[in-house]
Amino acid sequence: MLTISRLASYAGVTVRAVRHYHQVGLLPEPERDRSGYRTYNAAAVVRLIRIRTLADAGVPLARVQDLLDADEDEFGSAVAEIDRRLRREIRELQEHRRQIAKLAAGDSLSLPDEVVHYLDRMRAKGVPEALVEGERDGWILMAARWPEKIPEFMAGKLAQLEDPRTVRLYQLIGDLLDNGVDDERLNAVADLIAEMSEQAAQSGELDKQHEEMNDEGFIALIDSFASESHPLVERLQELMVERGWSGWSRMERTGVDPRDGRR
Amino acid sequence: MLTISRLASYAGVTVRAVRHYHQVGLLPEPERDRSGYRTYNAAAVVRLIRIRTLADAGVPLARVQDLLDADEDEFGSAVAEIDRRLRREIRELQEHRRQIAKLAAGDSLSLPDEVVHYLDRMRAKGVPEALVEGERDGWILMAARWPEKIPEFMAGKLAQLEDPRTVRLYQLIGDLLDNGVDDERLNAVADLIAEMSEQAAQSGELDKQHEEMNDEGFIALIDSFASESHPLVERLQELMVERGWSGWSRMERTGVDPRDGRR
DNA sequence: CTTGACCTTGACGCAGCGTCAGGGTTCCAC
DNA sequence: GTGGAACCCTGACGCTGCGTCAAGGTCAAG
Repeated sequence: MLTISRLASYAGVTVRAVRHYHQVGLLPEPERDRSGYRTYNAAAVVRLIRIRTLADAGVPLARVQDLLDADEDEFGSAVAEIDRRLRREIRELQEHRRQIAKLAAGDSLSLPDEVVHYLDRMRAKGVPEALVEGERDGWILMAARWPEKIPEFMAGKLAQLEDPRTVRLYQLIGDLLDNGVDDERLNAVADLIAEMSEQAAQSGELDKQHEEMNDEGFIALIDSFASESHPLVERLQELMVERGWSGWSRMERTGVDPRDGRR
Repeated sequence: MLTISRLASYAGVTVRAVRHYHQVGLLPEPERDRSGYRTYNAAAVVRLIRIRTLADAGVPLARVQDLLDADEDEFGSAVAEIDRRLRREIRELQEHRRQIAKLAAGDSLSLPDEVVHYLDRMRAKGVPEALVEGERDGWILMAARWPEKIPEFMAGKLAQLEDPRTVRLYQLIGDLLDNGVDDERLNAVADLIAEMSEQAAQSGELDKQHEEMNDEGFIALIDSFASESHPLVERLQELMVERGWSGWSRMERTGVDPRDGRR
């Protein structure tokens, strides 16, 4: 007769595991000796080894019982199902590996490739890092809301980056961030934004943006995100209102609904 | 300002997950409105998306915090470590797949290939299935105790199976199991076992067994397993004692230690 | 008689939430 | 203003397969 620890060691499992199998009814509770110790026989070893064999093959304990007394057909289909589960889990883990490999590559934390490329272009153009990070966070939000439109958005942004005024705008703002805010340069920035907005309105660009980014609440969220990020942005938004423009990530003439020209 | 469900839907997670992240300190608790509702801003969306990005890549929540504010080097080495873990888990699952594939093949439940082959040979020789199953369970135990010696054991058993008396012995026992026990045939079986044991002793086979299966307690366990499996085996063991033999899976002259010829 | 190695039951811990239960709140329609 | 639907809140258990104390009783050796 065996004690629980000898049983466990013959089967290559821990004592705790054996007691667990008792608890879940996988292994029947054996007789006890006069001091309450469990006493096992060889049949228990065989059963325990069978349990471990299945468990080691990835069979959930809840299914081990069924499998142990399944006929050949049931066993076969059960095994096939377990194999499907294992394959799925392997696929998921491999997908995880791909994901973290991308993360290791850098900025791509939560960002589609197009955005990463755009941010790299910004840096190449000499846009200050603080602004790039602001853009990045904004695009994390955009990509969460309109993942399928990101390539189109990015194409537009890349084109915009070819306009020297865009780069100058970023550099002016970066300068304000670094060297403190003064009204003169602030107004110059606001004028520049107004000029570019005007042009975007003329070209129909703003209308297109309104169509594509058709979620007032979400746009408001992003704009608030921008203004919360730095008081400078809040000041600029006020100056823009003076110039007849509201909004930030999607500019809009004050008091005028761009879709029909009326209030 | 966002409610928890809008925050969750922007980030593509469940409300419960958001609350969980609050609980484990991954996402700071935001302000509450006057009725106690949590009110989020866009920064929370960004943070939440970042958390999910890492979690989706298989990063344990407990490490997400560190990774979010790690510098490039730390991030790289952390990612490398996580990738190692993922690879290990994939390997383990693939090992599981191999295991259950073997299980699907049949008898191999907990048995080394050599034993499976031996059992197949037994069946081919016409040994009754009940006896084959008895052998199988016995060898499950043996393989657990002496996995490295199984090839050697099986070579011996295969050779033994070529002796026509061995096959006849199994068939006689099978006959007794099927048609009920009578003393005459029982004695014939015992005589046969005695004869073969005698020969094994002469050839030094028994001494070799004693060397290789050097664990009295374990042998006693297996023998008790045999005798518990059917009263017939118990009767036979008694008859063998009358003929000067004790044991079962490893025969031994009564009262004589085979290692030195003395008591 | 004392160790040290076993044995017993009971209960918490882990990872990442899902899923009630048992409430309050907000908002919209009638 | 009054339902009802759709939210929000906290608290707590459940799942998987044991690991790991805690607080005792038992057994074998020296």
